[in-house]
Formats: sequence, C-alpha cells, structure tokens
Amino acid sequence: MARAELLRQQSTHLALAELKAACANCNVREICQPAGLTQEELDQVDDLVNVRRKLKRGDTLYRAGEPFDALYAVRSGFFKARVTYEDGRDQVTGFSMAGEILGMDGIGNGTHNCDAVALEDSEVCCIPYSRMEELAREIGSLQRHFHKLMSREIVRESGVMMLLGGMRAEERIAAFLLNLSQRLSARGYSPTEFHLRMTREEIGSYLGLKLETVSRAFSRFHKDGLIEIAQKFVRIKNIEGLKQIYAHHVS
Amino acid sequence: MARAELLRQQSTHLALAELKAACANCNVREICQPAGLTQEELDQVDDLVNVRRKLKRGDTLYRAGEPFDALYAVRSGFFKARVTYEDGRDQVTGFSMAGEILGMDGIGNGTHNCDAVALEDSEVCCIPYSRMEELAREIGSLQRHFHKLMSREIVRESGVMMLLGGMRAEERIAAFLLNLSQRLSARGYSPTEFHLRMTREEIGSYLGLKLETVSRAFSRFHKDGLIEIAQKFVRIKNIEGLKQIYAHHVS
DNA sequence: GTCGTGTTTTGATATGGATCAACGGCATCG
DNA sequence: CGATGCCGTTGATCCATATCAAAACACGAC
Repeated sequence: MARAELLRQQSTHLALAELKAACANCNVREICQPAGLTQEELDQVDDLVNVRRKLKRGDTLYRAGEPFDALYAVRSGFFKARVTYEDGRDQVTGFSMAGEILGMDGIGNGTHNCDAVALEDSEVCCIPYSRMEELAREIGSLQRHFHKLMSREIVRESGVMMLLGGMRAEERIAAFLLNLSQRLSARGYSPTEFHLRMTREEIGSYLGLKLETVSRAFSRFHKDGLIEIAQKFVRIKNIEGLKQIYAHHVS
Repeated sequence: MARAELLRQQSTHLALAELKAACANCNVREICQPAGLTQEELDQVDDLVNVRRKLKRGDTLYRAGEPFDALYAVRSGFFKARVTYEDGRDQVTGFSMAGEILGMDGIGNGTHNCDAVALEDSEVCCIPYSRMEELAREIGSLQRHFHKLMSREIVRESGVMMLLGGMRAEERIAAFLLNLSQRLSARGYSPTEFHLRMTREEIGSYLGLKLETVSRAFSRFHKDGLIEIAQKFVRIKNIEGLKQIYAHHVS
C-alpha cells in the first residue's frame, strides 16, 4: 500500500473535547445507542466508539483473512462487502450505507471473511469488539440491541438467498431498487431519487446477474416508465409498478 | 392442528433427576456448553436448557410470524428452514442437523421469519431466549460462544449466496454434498455414507434449481463414478472428484 | 397382497440470461 | 483540448437450465 494511502487511512483519535458527546451528536447514533440508557451508560458507549477512520473511494476497510477486532458503524459514505475466491474472481455479498454496521461476519472465527471496500469517500466509527462484549454484559439494552443487529443481518441474507434462488432478473433488480429506496428513506434521504454508488457490474455480482442483464433491465424499466435512469442517477417514477414486478414472481 | 399432533409435540418437562447433568450427558453439548465453565456455571446452563420437545416427521417447530421466545438446539433429527411467500410458494433457506442451533433469525424483530420443519422424528432442547441473555451477561464465555454462533450463521448464509450467485448446477450440488459430508463428519457420522433427509425438490429449492436438475446431476455424478446414489442413500466414492467439480467454477 | 400417492428418473423442447461483439458517453489527465 | 480508459448500452447468438411430459419406482394404507 502506498504511503499516501496509509496516511489517509490513519485512524483519527479524537481530542477529548470532541469525544464528549461524539455519539450524542452523531446522525446515525441509533445504531450505537439503544434507547433508555442512563447518562453514565451513554458516557460508556461514547468511550467505546472513540476512534474514527476516514476512507477514500476504493480504500479497503478490512480484508478477508485479517484478524477481526472491531466492528464498524458507517457514519457517512457507502461500502461493498466482497468475497474473493481462490481463483481471483469475486462476488459482492452486500452494500452498506450510513447508519449500518459492518464486520459482524468476523466474530465467528476471529478473522474477517470478506473485504469491505469504500465505494465513495466514507467515514466509520471503530467499535473495539472486546470492549463491546464487556459493555454488552453490563448494559442489558446494549446487549439486546447488538443481538438484534446480528439477527437482522441473518434475516437480510436469507432475503438475498430468496432473491437469488427464486427470482428472475427483472424481479431481482426491482427488488434491489426497492430495497435501496427503503433503506435510504429510513435514513432520511429521498426514497425516489438517488445515486447508485456501485457499477452495473457490482449490482450484477450481488444479484447473480451479468452487467449486461442489469443494464437491459434498467433500460426496460425506463422504457416502461417505471424509472428514469441516467448513468448512476435514478428516479423512481412508479414505485407500485416496481413492486408489481417484484411480486410478479407469483405467476 | 389435530389434537393427536398437539399431544405429540407437547413439551417434555424433565424430572429433576434427569435435569441434573442433562446437558453434561448430551451428545451435542458443545453447542450449549462452551469450554471452561465452572461447576456452578454448568449448573446454570443446565437449568437454562430444561425443556425438550419431540417432533414427528413433518411437524413444525415454529412458524414464520409466531412470537420468538426461544432458541432450539437440535439433539437428534433433521430440520429444514423454509420461507413462504405471500403467494404460497416457498423456498428452503437451510437444513439443520443434530448439534446445530435453530431460531436465531427471530431475535431481530421478535417474531420468527421462517418455518422450521422436522424432516424426520427429532428432538430439540428449548433455550428460553430471555434467560439466555441474562446468563450471557453473567458468563462471559457463554456470551462469546453465542456471538460466534450467530456470526457463523451469517457466514454460512453468505456462502450460500456465493453458491446461488456464481455457480453452475453441478457445482452447487457438489458443494451441497461436500457440505453435508463435512457437517456429518464433524458430528461423528460417516462422511462418505449417509441418507438424505430431504427430497430432490427441497434440495433444489435450497440451491435455486429445479428437482429435475438435481436428479440429473446426481445421475451424472453416479455415471462418472463420483457417488453411488439409490433413492436417499448416498455414498461418496470420490471426494476429490467432487471437490474438483466444486472448484471448477474457476475455468 | 393391491391400490394410490408422492418421489424420482429420463427424454424432448423451450427460453432466459450469458456470452460475444461493437460502439457511445463521460471523466480524468497530460 | 485531445487522448485514454472505464463504464454503460445495445444487438446477435448460444447454451444451461427450466419446462413439459411420461414412465418407473418406493412406500403407506387398507
């Protein structure tokens, strides 16, 4: 890795003044701070999340095989998770946006089993895992919250399995757009207008399709008046129409 | 549900004498009992897992939508996890054998999001989740163990995503057989001879294939001398050959 | 035992998406 | 500003797997 890149990725230790209430001010704090904490507990969580890291587009947050020691809360930006085969081919297994957690796959055997790559300039909060475990033992609501996050990741993945196992190309892509829309909406962004942070190839890899198929589906949705699409810009014009396609795996 | 079935599924409260050391004698106890517990902690875990449940083939352990309140350790038998669409079609999202844990998908939102169906007569230990959380807070190694189990479920699923997203029919089926073999082996069963507990259709549903495709792949493997297969009985004759097919998604 | 039902195998055909190929657009950098 | 390279679009063709169909087989009920 080039020295410049190393510097860029250098973890940022926040000054004490910044540390105080760092989490309280964070726009994605519902991730790290379950409701109902006392002031003392809040301070403890603040201390837990005391290191941030900035990444440039293309930077790798962690790589498969590296020792696991922290979870990462995405403060801003966008990531892909990618598994690389022995033979060099890879597959995208997920996308993470601000307010989501990265790295839970590493707990099982102590090493990360995928790469996390920033798809745009991003910032994450590092959550040392051993400290997280300790704190979870002291603060019941934190523990419960953490378990829910892991469980939801399991459910998310079984949703993708259903996509991959049972749906046609256009259905997958409709589902993909609806999922993005819903997540952006939950984070306070427009559910109908957004920029895709990933390439057609990355979408295809995630959905088990080739990039040409992704492109064709977008074109078709455009032609049918369901979306506007220009490069990475998407406007959903007929969300019900998309849902019908998604639900069409009935017939 | 018929009355007879209700009776059959009735939870079994063990007598106190049986309770003592119930877990210590369990052949799958490594699931519920991480190493390094004190006697007192062992007793606590014993109390945690104090209810069992027997199921006949076809019985449902839990259904999607039901409130979640317990995890289940499979003591004996075999299960499939199945998600049902609104339209009535369903997809198998996993198989669980003795020594594995079922139900972690329910933690996230408090309700199960899939059905768990016994594919043969089975017995499970019920682990009340709220009690589990309490105990995890007291016993660090139990907490860590539990987190690992959840994380491994995430990793398992991303493995299936890779199967579904990037592999051909024969590769998927080779991977499926190798995975079964490896899990059976880890539980002390023969890695080369076993009975499939599920139908071709269920395998296909899990792997994103049609039952005919599964059948043809088995026939082909048989013809090529990789396996013997008669109905549900499988003997793996050339495990390296299977691995080559599995790895063949290279070329 | 026989019947009936569900499962598996195998063959013939159809098709959705992959693959191959060419071109156009947009951004970056000299 | 033009050159270069990545990304995206679109068309033509091919192939793996789905689909349709039928027969063989296994298993439980009676």
